[in-house]
Amino acid sequence: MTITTAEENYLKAIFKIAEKEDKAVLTNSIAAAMNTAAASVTDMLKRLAEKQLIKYEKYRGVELTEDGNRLATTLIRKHRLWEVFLVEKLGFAWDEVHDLAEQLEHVQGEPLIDRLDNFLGHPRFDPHGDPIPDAQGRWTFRQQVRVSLLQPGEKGILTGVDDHATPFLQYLDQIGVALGIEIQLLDRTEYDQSVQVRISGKTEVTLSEKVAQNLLVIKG
Amino acid sequence: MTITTAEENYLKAIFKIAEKEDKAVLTNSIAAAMNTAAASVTDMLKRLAEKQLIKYEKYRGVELTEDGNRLATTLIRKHRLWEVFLVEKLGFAWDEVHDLAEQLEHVQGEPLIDRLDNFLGHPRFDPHGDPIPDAQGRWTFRQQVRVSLLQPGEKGILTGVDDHATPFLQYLDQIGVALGIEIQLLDRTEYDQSVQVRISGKTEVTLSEKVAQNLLVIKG
DNA sequence: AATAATTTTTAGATTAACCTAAAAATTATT
DNA sequence: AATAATTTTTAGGTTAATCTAAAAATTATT
Repeated sequence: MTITTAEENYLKAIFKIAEKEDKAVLTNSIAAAMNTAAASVTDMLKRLAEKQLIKYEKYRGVELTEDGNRLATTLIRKHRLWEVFLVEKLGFAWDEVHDLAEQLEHVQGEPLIDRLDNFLGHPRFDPHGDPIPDAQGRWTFRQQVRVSLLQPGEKGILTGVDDHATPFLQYLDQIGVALGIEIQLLDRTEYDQSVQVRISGKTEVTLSEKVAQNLLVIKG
Repeated sequence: MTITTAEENYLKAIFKIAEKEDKAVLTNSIAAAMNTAAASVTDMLKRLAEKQLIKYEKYRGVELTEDGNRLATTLIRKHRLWEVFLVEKLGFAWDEVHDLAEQLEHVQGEPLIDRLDNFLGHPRFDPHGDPIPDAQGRWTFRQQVRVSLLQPGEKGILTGVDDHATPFLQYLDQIGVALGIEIQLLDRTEYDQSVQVRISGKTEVTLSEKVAQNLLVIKG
């Protein structure tokens, strides 16, 4: 059985939606995530159900089967490994790699991804701090907290960002925020929930609530 | 204007056929090269002509336009750079990389290929000794001769192989023949045109005419 | 509970890339 | 030159992946 690029993309979208919400994944959520008409999604869901990659009940939404889950996990593994390659080896910035990885993840061949993983030194996180499942599909979990939830005085090491959009990442570059730096919360303004933080023990900046919610740190 | 993967593959096939024969490239040659029905080729030729990538005259064959030539050259550049990456960086054998490169060559993004080229140190030849056009589409030419045409006593450095098929390449591995080694022609058997050669100044082996024709050396 | 609003599916089309079979054009052979 | 053989094109279909518009099912609201 062959799985097409389009099918892979649907599986990945379903996986990612299911990750957030724990109910069945609805047609419209998928349509929104994929920028397609709901009718196209219904079409595809039938095909994926046919191939036993999802459990699909009309009007009730879908769930990945074990096979579907495995495929989606592998796809995410490939995507994130390619992102590491693009940043670490080719020198791309972290806001430039998404679209390329989106293409590279569909290149077929087990040995390729295993060798790439090896070449990169089995990285466990991608350039945005997202975990990379290993060859057996196992995830590495970390105890991360949003900067927006720190108490004044508390600090942590930046280990992830929730928003991967270019403008956000470039803004972080501009204010000197990158993975691995220390962020200490100095104060919170009650009115708009913006926070004052100290970066790397040096610069002090104010972050809007929206920005602070998108920064993930490991406390301590 | 978007160029699809299928279109790219046709352009590449046309380029490669035109390289060998200097007449117009005929529908059936393309069909043979691509393993498709002649009717499918005609279909595609119309589309490529529409997009000004080929000059097409019914029943008369085709020729690449400047745009078509540029696209085909870039595709070959991408293919061969990826092959270098797979062999040099990921440790694949030279007979394992074709299919992967065939997929990787279709990943879109100028910066990607330029950075890859840079990462690899601007290689001018791929793992089979084929030249890699530079970013401006310029080729490196070499004065190569087939081992089958050497005179007894003459020697050369192996710089290329004409057949890229796995069985041939694995046979070469087995008898210790790799790019860069020295090959000296000792004797030729008139009956079947097989040749006795000395490899790296050490081993002596007999090569069939077919094998000798597929080995390219620079004399001296 | 009936009706309104929303979501999802079905119906019917479109496009790219393929196919087979038949027709047309070109090339080779008597 | 006429006919035979070959090559190429046209005609008509198929499949995956998309679409819009209409119908059906579900959910929310009076």
